[in-house]
Amino acid sequence: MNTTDFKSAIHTVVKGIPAGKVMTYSDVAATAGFPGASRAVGSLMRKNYDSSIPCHRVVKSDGLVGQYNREGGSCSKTERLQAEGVIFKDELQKRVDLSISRCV
DNA sequence: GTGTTGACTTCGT
DNA sequence: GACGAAGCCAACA
Repeated sequence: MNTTDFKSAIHTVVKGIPAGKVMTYSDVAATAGFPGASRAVGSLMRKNYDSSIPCHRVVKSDGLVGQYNREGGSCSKTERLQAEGVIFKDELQKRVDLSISRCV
């Protein structure tokens, strides 16, 4: 397998997520052509996240924002999503309403 | 080249 | 509904 192809695919999918929308790790992996590689997506983001890649728009399948290895951590990630218009269903604003804010 | 780890997912108990 | 184990793929030691 060509690792560059995997990274490029993931990058392309994540960059394709519009503001106010989110995608799950599973969705990103599947859309990139690697269904089940949800962990690989997270690992790739963690080590090789790019400024052009809105990794904060990638959340877990439950809607939880998950982790964020950038400034502010998951807190900043959540706030940024709200600023973009993402709807949060949880009172603590830790869970995204996938039925509304999920990228289609 | 092999083994372990990691921002996860999903099934089974 | 909650907990545990297995599996996906790539990067690092």
